[in-house]
Amino acid sequence: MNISIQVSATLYLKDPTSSEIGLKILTEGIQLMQDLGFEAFTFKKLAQNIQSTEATIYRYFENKHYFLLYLINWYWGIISYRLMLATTNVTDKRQQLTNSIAVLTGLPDSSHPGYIAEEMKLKQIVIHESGKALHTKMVDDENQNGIYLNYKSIVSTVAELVKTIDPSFPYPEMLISNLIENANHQRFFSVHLPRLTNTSPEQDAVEAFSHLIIQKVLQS
Amino acid sequence: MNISIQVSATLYLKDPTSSEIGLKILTEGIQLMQDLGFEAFTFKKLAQNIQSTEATIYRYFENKHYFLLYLINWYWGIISYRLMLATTNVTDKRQQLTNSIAVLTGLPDSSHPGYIAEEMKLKQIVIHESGKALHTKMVDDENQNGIYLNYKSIVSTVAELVKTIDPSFPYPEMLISNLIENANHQRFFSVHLPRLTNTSPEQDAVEAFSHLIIQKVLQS
DNA sequence: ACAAAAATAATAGTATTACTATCGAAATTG
DNA sequence: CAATTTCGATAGTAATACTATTATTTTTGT
Repeated sequence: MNISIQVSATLYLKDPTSSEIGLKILTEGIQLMQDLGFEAFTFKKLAQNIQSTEATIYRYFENKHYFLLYLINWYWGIISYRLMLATTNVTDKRQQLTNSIAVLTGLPDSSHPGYIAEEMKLKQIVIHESGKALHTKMVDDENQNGIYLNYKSIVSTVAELVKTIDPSFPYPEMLISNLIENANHQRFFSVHLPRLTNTSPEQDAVEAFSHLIIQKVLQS
Repeated sequence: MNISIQVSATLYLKDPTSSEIGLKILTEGIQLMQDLGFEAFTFKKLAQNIQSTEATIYRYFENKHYFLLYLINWYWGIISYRLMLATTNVTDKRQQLTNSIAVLTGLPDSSHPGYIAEEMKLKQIVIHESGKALHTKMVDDENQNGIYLNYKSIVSTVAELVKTIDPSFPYPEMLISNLIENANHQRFFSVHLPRLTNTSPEQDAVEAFSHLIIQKVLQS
């Protein structure tokens, strides 16, 4: 199912991919998180959905905050894997960057290599909930525990490409983290506050915007 | 105190600027929201801090979610006012845009015209908590109630400038909302996840990055 | 200056959430 | 097949996010 996507072991008490019920917690949990949003999501409701009990879920995850972190980490693991697929055997650095930007800011679809069934739902969760996972008083501790390594390594890898292509550009990490965050923001705006953006669910322009920025900003 | 900063009346039950205790709710509330973060902030704690009771605060604000929305709306009201100050009597459209980008992405300091004491604290709250206010199942209702008008009007005004300067640029609103959101994100990263950015609290590069993007992306 | 109205403080109470604890039954494993 | 882990069922607790009531203080209109 997971094609060995890595999720940091500090995020769970017991590996949810190691048992039937753990996998049910994940798949039903993703669905419920999407349906209810982080605030209204509770382990009690999830337990009812999988015909189990709160106590069982608490044996896998410390609390719903960690459960959300797990899902987000999983998402970035998938993206990391797709980034790798999109750049291996591509010799031109420019093309590697273009492909990377496509993976980071484009919309996934089932034709992409490495596509995983949960990716779409996880992406929605990342768009709607990742701010709540990150902007917490516990960020620094969690960062210390390696919880953001997947994300940081993605930014770092693509920023290195930027540095190779245009060593004079002074803000490579800022550029990449901006494009990643922007993609999620704009897709949220496109649905809920369309006046703030020029993309729509029908005519998605996020990837095109991102390529334009890269093209205008980097000298090759 | 407020220099007539407008905050949407749908955000409060009773205008907190209309009484002593209302003003105390605001000033102490800002402080407590900053100190505790949205999750740990409660009306009970705020009531203790101002030597009053929960019930009194509930007469001013429906709940802490609306209280946060009020603070964020207030912040954008201040920015709106500073935007106006930064562009009136400036004839050159390019210069108007540059000044606007400075207001939107730069750091406020007490020497700026229109500086308000609470601005710095409010900015910190916007950086840390605005995602939690926005990414909610109630966004659409709140948007209907005009709660994001301040923010939308800022993006719209500056996007109009972009359109005047470069009518061929296809994503004016996306560009501006991106630069605004990015400024807050990068400042959060600079403190908590410095590997994701190229700005730091000591050497703030957010405004410079924003000017660079504008300069490279728009043809004049 | 004073009666009427509004605002506040003090207190109590409720439903829900986010857990923790216990314990017997079922499943797994060595 | 005995030992261990896992799970389900149930109970319980502290905190949160409110709502309700009432007595007291403050404000306001005249």
